[in-house]
Amino acid sequence: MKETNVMENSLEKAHGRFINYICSVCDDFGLNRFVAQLYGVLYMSDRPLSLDELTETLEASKGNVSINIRELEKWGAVRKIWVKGSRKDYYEAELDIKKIFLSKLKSSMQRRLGEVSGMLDEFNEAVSSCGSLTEAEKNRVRITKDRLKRIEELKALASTALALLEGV
Amino acid sequence: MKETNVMENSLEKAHGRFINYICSVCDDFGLNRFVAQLYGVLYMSDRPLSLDELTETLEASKGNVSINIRELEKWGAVRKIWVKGSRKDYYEAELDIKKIFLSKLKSSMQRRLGEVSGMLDEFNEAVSSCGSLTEAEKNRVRITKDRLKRIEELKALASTALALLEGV
DNA sequence: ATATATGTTTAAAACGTATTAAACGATAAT
DNA sequence: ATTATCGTTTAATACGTTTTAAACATATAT
Repeated sequence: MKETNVMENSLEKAHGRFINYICSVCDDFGLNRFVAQLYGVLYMSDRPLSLDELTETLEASKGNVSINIRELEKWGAVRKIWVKGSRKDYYEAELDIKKIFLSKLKSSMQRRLGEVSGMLDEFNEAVSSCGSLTEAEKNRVRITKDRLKRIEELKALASTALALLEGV
Repeated sequence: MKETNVMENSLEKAHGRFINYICSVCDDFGLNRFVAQLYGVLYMSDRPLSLDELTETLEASKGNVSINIRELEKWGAVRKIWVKGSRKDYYEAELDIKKIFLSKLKSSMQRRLGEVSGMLDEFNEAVSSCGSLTEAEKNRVRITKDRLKRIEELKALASTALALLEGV
C-alpha cells in the first residue's frame, strides 16, 4: 500500500468526523442534518464543487442537494461560483463560521424581539383593562405583572448580549 | 357578562400567546414543543401545579407530562414542590430564564469543546503522519491545515463568548 | 430545430420523533 | 390485607419532516 493512501484514508476519516460533529451541532439548533453534510464537504474541499459532485459524494438525490444548498445560500453559508467553460453551478463554503452564525442569530433575534414587544403590549392591555376584582383575581394580575417585568428585563438583556457577541 | 370574565379571557389569551411564543423559540433550538407548553403554563401560574392539573390544562396524556416534566427538571427549568397533605407531585417554574438558558448553554458548550479537541487531535495526527506527497496531495493537506487553524480559533472564540455572556 | 445538459418542483415514500393508552409498580389510605 | 391513588414505563400509533424519483422547465450546444 502506498504511503499516500494512508494519508488519503486518515484525512478522509478525519473529514468524516468533522462532518459528524457539525451534524450534531445542527441537531442542537433544530436544523436539517443534510445541510450540515453539504456545508462540511464544501468547508473541507480544496475547490468549489458542482451539484453533481455533491450528489455523488453524499449519495443523495439531486433534488435534495438542490433544496438544501439553497437553504445554505440563504444563510450566506455557501456561495455560487462561476467556473469558466462549465454550465454547472459550483459552490464554495463561506469559511468564516462566526460570521454565518452571528448573521443568522442577528436576524432571528430581531424577529424575536419584535414578537416579544407585541406580546408585552397585549399583556399590558389585558392587565390594565380591568376594574373591580376579587382577591383571587387580583393575585393573578399581580403574578402576571411580575412575569411581564421579567420578560421585559430578559428582552433588554438579549439585546445587550447580541451587541456584546458582535464585538468579540 | 361580568367585567372579571373579560379579564380572565384576555389574560388567558395573552398567556396562550406567550406559550406560542416560547414554543417557537423551542423550535429554533430543536426542542420538543411540549416542554415549552409545560414550562409556559407553570411560568404563568400563581401556584405550583400537579401533574394532574398539567395533564388537564394541556389536554395531554399523563405519560407525556411525566416524561417531559422530568426533562425540564433536568435542565433546572422546573422544580418539584412538596405540598402538605397531598400525595401528588407539584411543580413550579424557575423564573430566572437567563439562568436556565446559560446553564444549559454552558453544559452543552463544555461537551462540544471537548469533542472539538478530540477532533483536532485526530486531524493533526492525520496531517502530520504523511511523508512524500504529490502536488495535489500537498494542496489537500495545506487546505486541511488552514481549516484546522480556523476551527482552533473558533473554539477559543466560543470560550470567550460564553464567559462574556455569563458576565452580562 | 432538435437534442442534451442542467437545476427545480412535486407527489409519494421513508423515516424519525412525539404521543398515547394501557400495563405496571410503588406507596398510602382504609 | 386490600384497595385506591399516583407516577413511570412501554409497545403501538400518529404525526411531521426529509428524501426520493420522476416530471418539468430552461438554457445551451449541435
